[in-house]
Amino acid sequence: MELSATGKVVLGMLAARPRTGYEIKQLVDTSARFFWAASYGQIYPELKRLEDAGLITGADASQGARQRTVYKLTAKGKRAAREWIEQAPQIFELRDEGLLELFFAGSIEPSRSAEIARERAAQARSKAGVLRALQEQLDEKYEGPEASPDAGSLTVLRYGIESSEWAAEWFERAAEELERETAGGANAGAGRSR
Amino acid sequence: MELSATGKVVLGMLAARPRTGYEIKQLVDTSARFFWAASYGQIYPELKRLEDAGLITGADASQGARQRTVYKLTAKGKRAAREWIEQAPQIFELRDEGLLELFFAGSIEPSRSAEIARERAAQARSKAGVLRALQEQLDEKYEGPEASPDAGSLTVLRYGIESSEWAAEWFERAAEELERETAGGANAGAGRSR
DNA sequence: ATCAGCATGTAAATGGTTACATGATTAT
DNA sequence: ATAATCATGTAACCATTTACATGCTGAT
Repeated sequence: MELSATGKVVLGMLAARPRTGYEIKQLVDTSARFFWAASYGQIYPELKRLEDAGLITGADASQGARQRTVYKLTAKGKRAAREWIEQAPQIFELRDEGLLELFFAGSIEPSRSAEIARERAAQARSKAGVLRALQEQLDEKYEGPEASPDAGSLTVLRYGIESSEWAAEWFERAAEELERETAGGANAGAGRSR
Repeated sequence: MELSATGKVVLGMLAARPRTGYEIKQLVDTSARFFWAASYGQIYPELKRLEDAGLITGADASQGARQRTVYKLTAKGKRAAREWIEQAPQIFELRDEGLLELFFAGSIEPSRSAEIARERAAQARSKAGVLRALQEQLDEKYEGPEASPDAGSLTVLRYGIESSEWAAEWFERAAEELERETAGGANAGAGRSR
């Protein structure tokens, strides 16, 4: 049984407790969206596939006439989740259009490189802000003795915040350097042509 | 004329100088692959599309019987590239299966969280190594007065190296913290159930 | 002669987003 | 009454990967 990436997300979300497809989508949007996204068009079909494969079961939990299905892991599903976590020879892909832009700026419009770096810095800072707000929200919510989110997901959130802050500072410095190079008329750094 | 992400990569690669589809693929693999990937199945059809749209032109450059087409930007293509660089209200998506794993580890197999963080650290370190090797290669290649790669792409490479190194250290520290929490029998940190 | 690397492409499958369609319930 | 939110789903489209198919050229 090969688990797709979306399958992993769904299984992972159900590992903490049973949920509806709608709840999974909300959770992805409010907690995993900075490193993973998923749309309804993926989640609902995936729930069906996982149920057919016997990894989850759905129970009707309609409220009056409003249809509602709550899914939970089966024993087989729990095993599948544990297997995923145990092996995981993860190949990981990064796709970042901002870096793409900076990468090519030099050969398309060199004078804008610094500006683009500065935009990246602003973006990283705003991302850090959003994530910090999210963290504060969680802190408030789980102040008491209630079960808080697990250590792993809090770690990921902290990583998001701190790496964004680091990136903001880095790009700010890079922008300054690029500015000096571009402003300095001729070749400030290594031999540049054009 | 909406430029697809692959279209941007191709246009960007041709902005520096004319190239064949094969060369574009090699370049993507050796320079952009840590933040953007592209396969032949995307590149060749995209070259056709861009030519049909009048942004690039291909000239036959066969070597004997070996078919070969070198593409370059047209005036319109240069304009399109500049426009892309100028506006760019980039939405950027990150997809990182490693973070996904760590995120869910707590509710699936809490005892493995630290280990996963350690794996992430090792991975980041190895990525930094690969990129550093790439940078040294570039340094050697462009020691003389020849035109070196532009400042933007070098900046991106440095970002790749330094952010990977930062991430390696971060995850190493996170692993230690997670270890302490898990090892400490009961609730070391905030109220955890289960 | 053989193999690595250059070079171009296509087909099928998979993965993912967007937009649409539908309707119930709850808060204002 | 009306709007926001809960809830489920599908269809069309776009993006991407993988595997295949073909053949030349240059080095050993």
